[in-house]
Amino acid sequence: MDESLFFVAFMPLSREFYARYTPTVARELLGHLLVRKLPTGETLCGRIVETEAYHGTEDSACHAHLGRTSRTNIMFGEAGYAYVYLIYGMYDMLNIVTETVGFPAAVLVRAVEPLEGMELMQLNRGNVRGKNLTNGPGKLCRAMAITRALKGEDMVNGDVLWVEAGETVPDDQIVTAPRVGIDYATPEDVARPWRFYERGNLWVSKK
DNA sequence: CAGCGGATGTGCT
DNA sequence: GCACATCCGCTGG
Repeated sequence: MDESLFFVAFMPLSREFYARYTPTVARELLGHLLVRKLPTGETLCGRIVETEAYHGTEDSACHAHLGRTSRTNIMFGEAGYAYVYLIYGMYDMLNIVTETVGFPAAVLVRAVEPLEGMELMQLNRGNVRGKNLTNGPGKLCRAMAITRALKGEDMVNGDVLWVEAGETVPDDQIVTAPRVGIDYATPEDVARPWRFYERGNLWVSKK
């Protein structure tokens, strides 16, 4: 008997879902299910509980702030593709491209609540247990085997990495806050309320 | 518990 | 050369 919790139909969020105003996409991603299918056939799944919006060249916290480069080119492209990059020499960060072609923006997935494949996630994390498994953007990528090799992956049509339609989190259960770790940005951009998380959820990275 | 510094590779944020 | 959308282990209270 399969004891996995993940039995919903294969129904990835659509291109149209991602091709909207980035803070709206970030907010509405809460509650949906990040799915990683491994070459071995194993499936890892986590419920998205924390996100951040990075929105256009006017946003000094956005990697595309200074324009198109080889790294940020993908943010200028079609919505629904994975933008994964390396930070601090050792951690991968998963973003999903948003908005329309020519407008660089993406949503950073900052935390998930593990639903399926927890044993493998623990192995990937060096047998870390409890909330530390996936309560941060670097942690969840390591747990779910998401690396820069997945940069450019189509999260709408592909079968390697996608977001499955789950249950929407009601507005009164969503906390809106400034983004974290962007001290290099201008004060007004640091202050923007573009971080979203589920109120009281154990797996959120920071209160 | 908090505060700090080191790890480590890439793009110029 | 240095900053970086982080994490972890160590220190002191």
